Amino acid sequence: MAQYPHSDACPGCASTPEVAFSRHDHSHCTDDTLARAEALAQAQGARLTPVRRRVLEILLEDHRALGAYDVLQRLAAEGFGNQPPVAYRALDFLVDLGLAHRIRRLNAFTACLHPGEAHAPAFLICRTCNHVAEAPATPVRSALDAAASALGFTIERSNIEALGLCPACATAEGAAA
Amino acid sequence: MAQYPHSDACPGCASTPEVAFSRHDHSHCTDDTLARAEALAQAQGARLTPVRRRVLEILLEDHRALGAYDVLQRLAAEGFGNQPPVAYRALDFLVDLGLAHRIRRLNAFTACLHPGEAHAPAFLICRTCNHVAEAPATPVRSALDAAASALGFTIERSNIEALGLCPACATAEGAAA
DNA sequence: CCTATGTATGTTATAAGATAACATGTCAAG
DNA sequence: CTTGACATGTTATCTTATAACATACATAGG
Repeated sequence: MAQYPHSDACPGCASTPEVAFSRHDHSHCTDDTLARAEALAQAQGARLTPVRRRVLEILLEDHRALGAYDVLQRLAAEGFGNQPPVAYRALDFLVDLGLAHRIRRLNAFTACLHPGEAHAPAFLICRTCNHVAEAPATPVRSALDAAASALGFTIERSNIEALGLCPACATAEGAAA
Repeated sequence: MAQYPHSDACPGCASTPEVAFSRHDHSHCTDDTLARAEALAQAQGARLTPVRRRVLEILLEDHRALGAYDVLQRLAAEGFGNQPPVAYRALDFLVDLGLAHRIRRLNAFTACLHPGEAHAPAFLICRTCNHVAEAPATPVRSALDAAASALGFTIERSNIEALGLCPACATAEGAAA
């Protein structure tokens, strides 16, 4: 199972990213991540307030990315503020703490499944079921660093995203054709 | 000079991506690329109409990315239509033909400097001078493919973008500090 | 020559994503 | 119990992107 270079402090399903594309005990993903989020926030002197925690829970509901306005709608329905900044502020907070990631290709946000670990993930987005997996990207990242430093360029932040077909949807599409 | 795996059919400065970050005879970049664009469009049975050609010229003016509305403003000033679809249609056309790239991190577009060659480029964006370089990304791309196929995922399109400091701006910043 | 057809452009309207700026509330240290 | 830092609420606006329909334009077939 541990076929990827990945910390073993990594909770639940996080060490097996293919889980995003298949059935699994999803409570692992949520419970462990929420617990780590609390710890991480405390360690940083930041407060995981009700809105922020709730947004993280919403993002954790499944392995998809949600737009800020989707999140906002949920929040509003639950009695939180119903103006865009409410959602954006919570999302930005989570992204800053490394508890969520922004998927630029989708203008959307997804929960991070292994917060606290230094990682520059690559995202695999299935164009059919919309699931998003955080793939182990250490080799990708080094290749990118190499390409950049060959040009004298210093990378500070990067986003690596791929759109395609997850195993399940590829099978389904093959069957249909 | 030819230190990157790169076709030698590649025009002018395109084979030396670091040019984006330094002084150079920029007419190479524009003239050669425009010529190739014409050829490529013809080969595909597509028409490089005045608006489309002009948009490409505008993108080629320097190694930056321009937002659709920036392009639109230029077009409007020159007597073309002044509504968003005018710009978006031309930009989409160029992207589809591989004559331009969309930089998602910036919600902007940049001219492709080696159209016609199969390539899945990585973009290096300087956060200070806003120049964008198209880095040779073959190794990055293979690493990403490997990570994806380990999960059974099939990549169809991908975007690899990095934000940071180009050599010139890094020097300047070092001096200032 | 001309007219039918596909493609390109123009234009109106609106959807979708994001942020600036200011007012109000809350919590915990002094 | 008050002050200061941080969090939330709210208004307004800005930026980015697309849907839908109308008009023009080129060109291959009659």
